[in-house]
Amino acid sequence: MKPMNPEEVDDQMVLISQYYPDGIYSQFVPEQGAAMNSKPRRRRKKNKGDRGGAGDGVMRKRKLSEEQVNMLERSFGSEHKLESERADRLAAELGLDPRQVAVWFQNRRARWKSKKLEEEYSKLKSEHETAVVEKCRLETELLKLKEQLQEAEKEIHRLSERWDGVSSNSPSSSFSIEAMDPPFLGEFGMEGLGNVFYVPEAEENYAQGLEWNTFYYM
DNA sequence: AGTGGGCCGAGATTACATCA
DNA sequence: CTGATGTAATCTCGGCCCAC
Repeated sequence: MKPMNPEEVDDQMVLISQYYPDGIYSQFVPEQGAAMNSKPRRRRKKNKGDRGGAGDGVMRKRKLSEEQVNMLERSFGSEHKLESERADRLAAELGLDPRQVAVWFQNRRARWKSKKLEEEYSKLKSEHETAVVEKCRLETELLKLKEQLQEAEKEIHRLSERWDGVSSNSPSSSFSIEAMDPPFLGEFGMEGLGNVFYVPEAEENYAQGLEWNTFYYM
């Protein structure tokens, strides 16, 4: 923001003093006529074509100067809340009405909150997008693992049939599960599955009890 | 305990300024 | 000139505190 030249300052003399009692704004050019002793909290009237102190001759100010805003910003930076003592002190330093300072802080808090909400929204949005990408990745991985699991299941079936065949033909056969090659479970890293899925305790039911896997398919 | 009044802050809105 | 945007000021409402 560039510094205002005198003409700009003049141009910004609008519509405040009429809402406050006389003599509040030491920096204002005194008004001529129209004593304004009424309470400030009244809906402002439209004053089109009445800017810059023309018309009724009332000099009004609206925009705060850069210096005033800077000081208010510094004060806001150190504390968002404004106790009345601080408002009075600031107002005296800035040549403003304490109510003006209070209003500025109110509006500033509103802007701050809205900005904060916007930032939080962006952050959540980006986190959501990251989570969606991760979900896709996990779903793909899950599909792959399911395929591997199905392969393992088929292999187990094959081996159990082979085992049944061998044991019925020759009960004293030296065939052992350890002799099977390759070790099919280890290949899929399934040693720890018992911690994740329910694995039936009874060894003899294991080959026939493979349905437990189907619980996993939803 | 209930009530009325004053004060304060948040949120919504209005009026005006400024700029593209 | 006009629409969009920013900001000072106002309005409304609810919560809190205090005196009665």
